Amino acid sequence: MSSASKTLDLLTYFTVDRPEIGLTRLCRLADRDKATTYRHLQSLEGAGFVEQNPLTKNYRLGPRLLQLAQIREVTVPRSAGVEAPLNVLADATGETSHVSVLSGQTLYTLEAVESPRHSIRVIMDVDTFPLHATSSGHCALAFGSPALMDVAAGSLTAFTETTVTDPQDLRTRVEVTQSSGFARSTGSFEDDVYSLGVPLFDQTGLFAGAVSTASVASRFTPELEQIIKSHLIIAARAITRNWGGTVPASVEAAWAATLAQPQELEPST
Amino acid sequence: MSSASKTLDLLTYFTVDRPEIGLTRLCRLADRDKATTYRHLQSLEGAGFVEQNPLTKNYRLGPRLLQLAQIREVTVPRSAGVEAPLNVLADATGETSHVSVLSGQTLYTLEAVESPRHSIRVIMDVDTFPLHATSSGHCALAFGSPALMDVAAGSLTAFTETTVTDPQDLRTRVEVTQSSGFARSTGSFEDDVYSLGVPLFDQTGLFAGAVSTASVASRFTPELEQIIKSHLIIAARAITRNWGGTVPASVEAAWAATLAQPQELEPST
DNA sequence: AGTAGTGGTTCATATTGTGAACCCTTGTTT
DNA sequence: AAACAAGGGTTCACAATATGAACCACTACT
Repeated sequence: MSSASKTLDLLTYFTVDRPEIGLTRLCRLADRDKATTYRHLQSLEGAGFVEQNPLTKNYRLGPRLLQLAQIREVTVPRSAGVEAPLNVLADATGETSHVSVLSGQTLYTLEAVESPRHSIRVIMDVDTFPLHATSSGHCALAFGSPALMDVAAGSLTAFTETTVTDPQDLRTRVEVTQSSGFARSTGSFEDDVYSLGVPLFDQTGLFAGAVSTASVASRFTPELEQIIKSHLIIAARAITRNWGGTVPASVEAAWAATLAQPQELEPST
Repeated sequence: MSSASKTLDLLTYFTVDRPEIGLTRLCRLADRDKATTYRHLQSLEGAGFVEQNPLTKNYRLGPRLLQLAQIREVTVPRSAGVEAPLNVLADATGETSHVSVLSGQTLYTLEAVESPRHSIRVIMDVDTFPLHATSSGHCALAFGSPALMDVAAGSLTAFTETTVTDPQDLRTRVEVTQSSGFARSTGSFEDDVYSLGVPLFDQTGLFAGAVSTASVASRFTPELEQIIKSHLIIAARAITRNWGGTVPASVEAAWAATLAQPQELEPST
């Protein structure tokens, strides 16, 4: 491991719960020598990545990060971090995949890719997603601001025969999404389109969008569903990471629990 | 220079005007060997501080910065970066010094410190500053959003006999502040209180607040004014830096020009 | 006065970083 | 199509740099 990597690694120990760390404490956390850690901190401080609280002598993240983050934010569009994972998802599942972002109270399409594997496939031709009728929408309701539920409940347009139009029914389904980590739509927006989606998060730690797949209903077997789910998780982690966020532990746990379920049918060791 | 410092130094070459840099180009910019630079970039990429544009192979700032900046922002209050420079300012000038921050269309006191040097001194007992009558306010008008001028022009309360109450007069004075880099108030808010102020900027690159001194009028000699001005600049640079900003070149130039003026009376080489 | 905690420093040791020269790929010129 | 240039990435002998045990200085508590 290079010295530079070790130096940068020190920054991982600063979190919102532990914003200031003393030299000795950081040594223990990183399991490194004091002299080494001190020199590394000097380098970081010189570059403005950490600064020392003049009172406590503890170290904390420095102002330089604000500058660089600003440049990144202004400079790299959200879509840049979406393309690669979305292609992988479409490739691995063979299904049309897309990412939507929440802006205000609306979910907009950020990017969509179709897999060429099947000649019959779902074409994405919408650019905003109704919250109550799509898997991305359900992700927003389940993991976004509670205020979104009021917005959704206010316009329960029936797109198909299976569209959820009862507020209480919607609430129940959103609860399932919360506890499973996956949103599921079986023809509720367009007939014969089954969709699975998972939430995305950005650097604020809040819900920022969703990634989902849309399959033609006739192809949607339990086996495919398993494959899609596992690849949705991979995509969600990658995109969330690229947006400066981390997948909340509760969501990771929900995913793990959901994916473990089918295996329970097999005899365990 | 440590390897870690050299590695971190690479990040300085990324700006809003130059968001993506190729390996060879970065070598030329940093004047370093290609292999070295490549390894440094690998370290940075491993930590998420840079990422590679998969199409162009150019490097750009990475998502990790967003996370860390978020932690810094949530964790370190603005006031933390103000205390030390403000104490230095009060110490060096012997005058009451304070920092105000712009929130919406209002300037609030963030922190004030009195110098114990003189027994007669200005006590700061306000917590919002009228834009038209204080040096901090003039900084906001000169370097903040143009919309502030409309707000200010809408309530030109006369606090003293010298308070500017004519909109056109105010505009002229703000122009002087813009071109000199310094705001000056001679008893316009409180009688016998002369004040000098300079603008502060944050990571967005916009006006974020002001740092200023308040002197009793009888003490305010041209010599003191020079001393205050030079120390205001030092404080403004330090605070701006700590807020993740940089002093705009135009402001730096204005300061340099203003400070150079008295020397012009001396014969030049 | 003693103890245990902190941040910071030293110096011999050896791990690590370094850069000239290399390869490979792509796109352009002749 | 052959030659060329320019970019990213890699190699390996060499040397600079990082490392950590032991150290100092300071503070707070016993």
